Amino acid sequence: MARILITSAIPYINGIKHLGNLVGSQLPADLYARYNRMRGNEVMFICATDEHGTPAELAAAKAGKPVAEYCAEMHEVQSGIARGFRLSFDHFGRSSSARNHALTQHMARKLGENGLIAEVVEKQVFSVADNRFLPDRYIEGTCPNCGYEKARGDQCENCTKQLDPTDLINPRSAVSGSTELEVRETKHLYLRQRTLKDKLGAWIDSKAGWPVLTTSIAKKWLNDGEGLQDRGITRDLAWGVPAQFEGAPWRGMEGKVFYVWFDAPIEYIAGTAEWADANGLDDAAWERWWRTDKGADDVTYVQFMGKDNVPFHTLSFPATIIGSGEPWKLVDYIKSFNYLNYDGGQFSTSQGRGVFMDQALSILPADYWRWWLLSHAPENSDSEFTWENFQASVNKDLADVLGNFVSRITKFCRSKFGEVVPEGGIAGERADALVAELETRVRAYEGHMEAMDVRKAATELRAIWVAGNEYLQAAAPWSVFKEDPAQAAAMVRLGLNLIRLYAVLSEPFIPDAAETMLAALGTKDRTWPGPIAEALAVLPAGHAFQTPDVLFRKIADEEREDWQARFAGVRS
RNA sequence: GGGCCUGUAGCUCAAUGGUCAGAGCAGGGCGCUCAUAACGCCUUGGUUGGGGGUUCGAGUCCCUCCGGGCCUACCA
Repeated sequence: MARILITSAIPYINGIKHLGNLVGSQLPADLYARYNRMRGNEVMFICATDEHGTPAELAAAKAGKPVAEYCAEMHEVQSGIARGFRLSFDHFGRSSSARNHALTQHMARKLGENGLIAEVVEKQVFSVADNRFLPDRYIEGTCPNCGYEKARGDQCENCTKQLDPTDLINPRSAVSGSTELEVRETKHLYLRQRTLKDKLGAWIDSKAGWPVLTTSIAKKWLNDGEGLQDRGITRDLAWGVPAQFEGAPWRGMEGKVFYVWFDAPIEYIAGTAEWADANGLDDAAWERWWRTDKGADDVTYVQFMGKDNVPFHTLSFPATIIGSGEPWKLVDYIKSFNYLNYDGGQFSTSQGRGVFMDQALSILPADYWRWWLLSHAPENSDSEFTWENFQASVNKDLADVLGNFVSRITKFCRSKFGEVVPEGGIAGERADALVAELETRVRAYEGHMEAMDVRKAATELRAIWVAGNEYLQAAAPWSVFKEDPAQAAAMVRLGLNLIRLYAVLSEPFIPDAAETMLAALGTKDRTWPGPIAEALAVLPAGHAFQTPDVLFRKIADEEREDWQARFAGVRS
């Protein structure tokens, strides 16, 4: 039994995520976690909310709440939505947890002791009215290049020129609009990533099987221009992990916190510790996932994320791990995703464009979304959500191919034999051909799931569903029944067992439907199929079942048009 | 500006340099009647973005041009 550690990039606390965020990290991670559990592997699946940073402080202020309270509330909201999508985290933690505070400070101290932290005094823009230092993007002004009046301090959105905040004409705070800005000196801690460049490069080079998207981004950052740069890991904020603490090998950092991209990945580890705490377990329980000196040497660690997160996971976080000098588990495989676009443009959290997770669940159950998103996952390039495509895929794949298959078998059986697996007869040669086909397809499906080829796995799963309809059509038990009821019984018995097999195979994609199918069949047998002939003999003659309701309803044209109109604008 | 990804049927996507470039959906025809007006079978549809090159052989490798997208270190 393999041990698989899975983490999804942790969603930022500020607001509800859209479907593009979901399909880029949490959902495929869940697919992989569910698959491995079904295969009998020991899985630890960790996610969390990323709670620190300027946007959280500002959002809390806007909501008129203390930031801790705001984050606690938003964590509950995101947690509820995650449950709604059936994201099967073993723990959904918080980067603001006591565990993460302690571990982040521990890592920083180790890095300091190993000479990998530099103290740097730099100049930053301070807003007197806001009483805070402003990140570059929170400074607005007129672009010196093109004259655009709402250019940001990091880049002009209009002419795309890279800017420095001091380049802006008539700079003002994007938070308050105040023009009372000063350049002040402030001291920060830098992670000396340059020192680790060769080690990181060798480590990346050893990962030949990683997606091109992952390694190309990593190598660009490693080698472009002057190569990997040292990185500031602290900020002048109140909300976060304090950078000055007992045992810290530096002084004068009071009132400063670690930057989110230092503490957020550490939350993967801290989140596992939170899991142990929540389950009344000791430290050994989580350390066996993360410490190679305490049992984690046989763990396979896989991370899921959108492409924007790749630099932090290929370089910054590994720099922290390696630089600590302690035997923490490094990631074995990074599965990264491109972006999902929405109807001709980008999903946008800041502009409220697209479909957000809570809205999606208010329209249709999780399985509909899970199936579409996963079967269209942006693995090789950006992909696009359109309502027409969504409607067509859901109706055809889920309602017609799978749902109707379940329906036709169970209803035919009920009318001819009653709600019980019928006995007698031999299914015949067509059944043998079906078994042979499924043998090939199921093994291919396993291969795709293990390789995390999400689209290919979905395509194969659909073909497995289709095979059932093909068999049924060719075998035609409704005709056979007239002359040879016993053979028809054998065919139906096979069909009912196919439903169970489909439930098991489909569980990672559509867990609720899988549950409904198994419940209707009156079985709890979720055994992953070995030889297909055996898997299709699990439900014995005489086993009672109940004909289920419609498994997936179809999306009507009017509904689609209604949703299309409703989500055409921006979220209010 | 630099880097990376991408362009294949009306749509969404496949194809270790090697049969005639394949699937699903949509379209057309036929069959079936168990089923959610479903299912199955057959079928139409391509100058693989343009141009050049390497090769016995190029969707695949190289060059170039055109289009789309992302990243570019203080959004997270």
